[in-house]
Amino acid sequence: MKSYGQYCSVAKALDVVGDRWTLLIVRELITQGPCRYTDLRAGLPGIASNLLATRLRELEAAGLITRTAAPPPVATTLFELTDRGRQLKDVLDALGRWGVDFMVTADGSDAFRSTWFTFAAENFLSDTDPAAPEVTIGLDAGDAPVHIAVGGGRVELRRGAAPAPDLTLTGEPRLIMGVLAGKLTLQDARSAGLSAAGDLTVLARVGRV
Amino acid sequence: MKSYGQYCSVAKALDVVGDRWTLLIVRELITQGPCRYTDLRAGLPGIASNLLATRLRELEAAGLITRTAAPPPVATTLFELTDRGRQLKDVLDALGRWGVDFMVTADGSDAFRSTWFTFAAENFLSDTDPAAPEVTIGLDAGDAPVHIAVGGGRVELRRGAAPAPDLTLTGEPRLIMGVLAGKLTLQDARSAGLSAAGDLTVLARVGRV
DNA sequence: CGGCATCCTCTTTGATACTG
DNA sequence: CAGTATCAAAGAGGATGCCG
Repeated sequence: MKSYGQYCSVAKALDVVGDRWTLLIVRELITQGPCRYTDLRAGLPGIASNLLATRLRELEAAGLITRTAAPPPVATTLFELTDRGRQLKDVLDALGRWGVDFMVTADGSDAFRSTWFTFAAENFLSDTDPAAPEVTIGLDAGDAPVHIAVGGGRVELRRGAAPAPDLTLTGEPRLIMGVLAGKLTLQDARSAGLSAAGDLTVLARVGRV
Repeated sequence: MKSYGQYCSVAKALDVVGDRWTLLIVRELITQGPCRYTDLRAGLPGIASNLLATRLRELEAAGLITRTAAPPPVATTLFELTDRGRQLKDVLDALGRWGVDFMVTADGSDAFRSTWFTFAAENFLSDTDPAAPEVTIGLDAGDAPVHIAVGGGRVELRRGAAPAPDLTLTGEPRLIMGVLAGKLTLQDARSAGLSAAGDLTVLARVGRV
């Protein structure tokens, strides 16, 4: 990217991460951990292959990611965030919180990966009863399952199916999002195709920030 | 901007503010308040005029700014952030904090406006003695003067010269930044051309976050 | 003067195909 | 698997002109 040429910390930050796709690559590496090239492509539907290669080179040159040749049996290149790269989580959190409103009103034509719930869920949900025992809500939106762990005042999205979820929401991403965001009643979501199995009262445990 | 087409709050946010120059326009409106077209151009050196006009239209369509015809004697169009637009301050804060490191190492060829110190100063300085009386540090980097007000646990950058600054730093932006960031000793900065007039002990009042 | 629109060039991105 | 190569399309940058 051409530098803005401005002595301003915001402009300097955007000089490095303001390019198209760059912050979404960081999003993948933050939510997924070290990734292969192929993993990144899968998590970034729409990106052109040459552009991904270019961005990875730029991110490496900027010191935000490292490229390591994993030993057998993996035998592949792994892209991983440096500490400096991981510090961008605060930026993604801020963007994720600001962007939540757009998710509720989005139409159904978007691509979806379950890990993308991370920045929405962790930034606008909160544990309304930190002293109560931890509860988990399993989410299944057709993609790989994830679950939300709520407890100790923290809300965290984790990969994989919950071992013993208190509640499981199955259905389209928009319905799950609508219910979690409190923009959709459970009734409405159910009649639109969402299925909710388990203890429905745990929904009250996650309040909007 | 072409939408990423991803059902992710980060991607949705970037669909709206991910375009080149967009967040810097928001920066100007946050640090300066309502601006005329000409004010924006002055605060965004390097932007093409047609591009600014395009971005302003997009921001208005997205509901982040409003355009109001100011009555005489001003008799001009004023661009102003909506609440939704102002909520982007958190994003700019996060970017500003992340980008501070780049300012210390930047070369001297960048454009500079004193209000650009805002996101650097407010995000990496802190009031180390909240109970002590407020102190102000005047900054004069050749541009319009600004001053940092430190007190009550808060650090704020304000426009204009301080009425009675406890300390005044005059010199190149990088020298002022280096001293505030603690990356440059006052001696080194002075021999590089910085002048510091007043009570030097107030520098200890602003610690790095 | 303030707020653009036009025209032109150059760079970046996108889509797809191909390769060690 | 991890990229290049190629080419078309879109966007950005810069100069200038227009109109109240």
